[in-house]
Amino acid sequence: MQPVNPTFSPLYQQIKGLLLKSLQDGEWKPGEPIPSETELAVRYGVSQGTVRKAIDELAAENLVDRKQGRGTFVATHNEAKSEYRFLRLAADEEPGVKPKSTYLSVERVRASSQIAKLLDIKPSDSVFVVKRVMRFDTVPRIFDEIWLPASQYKGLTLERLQQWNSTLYGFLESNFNVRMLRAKEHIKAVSAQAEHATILQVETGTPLLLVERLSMTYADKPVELRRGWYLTDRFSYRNELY
Amino acid sequence: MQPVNPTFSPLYQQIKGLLLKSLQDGEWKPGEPIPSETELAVRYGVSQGTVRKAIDELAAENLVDRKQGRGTFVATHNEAKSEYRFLRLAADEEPGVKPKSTYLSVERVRASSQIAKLLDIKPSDSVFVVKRVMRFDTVPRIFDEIWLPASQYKGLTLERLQQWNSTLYGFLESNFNVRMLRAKEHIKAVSAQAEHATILQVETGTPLLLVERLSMTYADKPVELRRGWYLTDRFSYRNELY
DNA sequence: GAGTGGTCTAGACCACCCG
DNA sequence: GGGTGGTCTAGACCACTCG
Repeated sequence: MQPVNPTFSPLYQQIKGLLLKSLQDGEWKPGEPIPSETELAVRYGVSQGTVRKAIDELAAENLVDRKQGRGTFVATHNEAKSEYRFLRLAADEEPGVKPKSTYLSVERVRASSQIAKLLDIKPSDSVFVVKRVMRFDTVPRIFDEIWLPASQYKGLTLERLQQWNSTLYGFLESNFNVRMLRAKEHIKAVSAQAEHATILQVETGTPLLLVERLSMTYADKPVELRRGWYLTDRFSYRNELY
Repeated sequence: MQPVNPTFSPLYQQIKGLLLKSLQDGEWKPGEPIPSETELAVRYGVSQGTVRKAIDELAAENLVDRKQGRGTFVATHNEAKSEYRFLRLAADEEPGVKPKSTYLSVERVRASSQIAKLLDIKPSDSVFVVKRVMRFDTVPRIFDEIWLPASQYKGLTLERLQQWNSTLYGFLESNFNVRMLRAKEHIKAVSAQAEHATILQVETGTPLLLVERLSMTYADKPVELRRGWYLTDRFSYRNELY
């Protein structure tokens, strides 16, 4: 038998799409609860089990956070649980040590063709370039250079960043309504150049991890590019394979 | 209300446990189908939906492979789909290039205290040390040093490895009935020492990615430790964050 | 056509959280 | 106690694969 309907799409996927749209449109804000499963089932005219399966997938992608007995909440970078969700560097001995960020500068420049291509913007578009250092136990271990398309972050300044006392993604979420949902990283080993050696307080030529990250929001739209130079003596980048 | 049953465990989790046991005991072999959902439902005296949820989790962990219309199969490293499941190095330009392994040596030695600790064996136990090179488009890019607890890989020799023409994990699965299910990696940047520089055909001091991997089988039992030195000019280690 | 996994429903009940 | 998510069931039907 040939498939009866070659463009078949399960109901729960369509519901997931509707939920995604509401999330993207800001109908429910980060940290807030979304309507209950029974309520959504009525709204969309499907059974509760179907809504449930749609939410299951959103929860698996960390877009939403289920709490038994309380409800389902829009995921946010502004809570302890997901504070360092995207940070993979940890101490070999005491993996608990948490970093502190210091913002060095914010510049507004035109995107290079390379950066523009990755961020899917025009080379003539301007971007903010943020530089910062992350220290673990007062030792500088990460130097980040972060490109943010200016059009989405109007009014970003060094002062505002310096006043913020939580994570960058929490800042961007609260101030510019941009939520980082997933990211791709490309990792290489490089030798420390003069600038990075100075900031990380090591000799020129010290091997560093170069982590290039492209972060995306809804619909896989890229909204941040960053290059991070990691000092990996006594620390390492963690990953799990399945 | 206090919880009625403080050690509550869902039925489907218990079913999952039973399925895991059957997998571990080899009741169903890699590549073979497990019984159908309805059959398992009868066997365990639960509904098909409950079996389904258990299998859902096994599938999410890549222990099992669902194929609509055909059945559910025990995952294997010996098929194209999961051939390079654990390999994260890819070319920046043409990510499709696949590697070829050359085995250099197999030695049987006593585990150092450090290696023993990671593999959860006694320092007096012996381990095989396998060395190999992986080439992408004839260029050597990875040098691996692999420790395997001898007790689980009796009869491993260089010749047998050299005759095998697929992946190492496929070899270990087929010949020693050891299946790698998940692994943890710790990644650092280091300078190439003389041995690694020679093998990878670069200058001493070239920055390399050092990837330390601990692989586990059922019940999270460690069954392989490896250190890989990766050459990352024009290639990079890929990762996705959620 | 028979068998398998995949979807959808309706309803019951449980565990958990909060006021 | 009332609401939320989590579990479990039974049954119907759909999409896919294979002989």
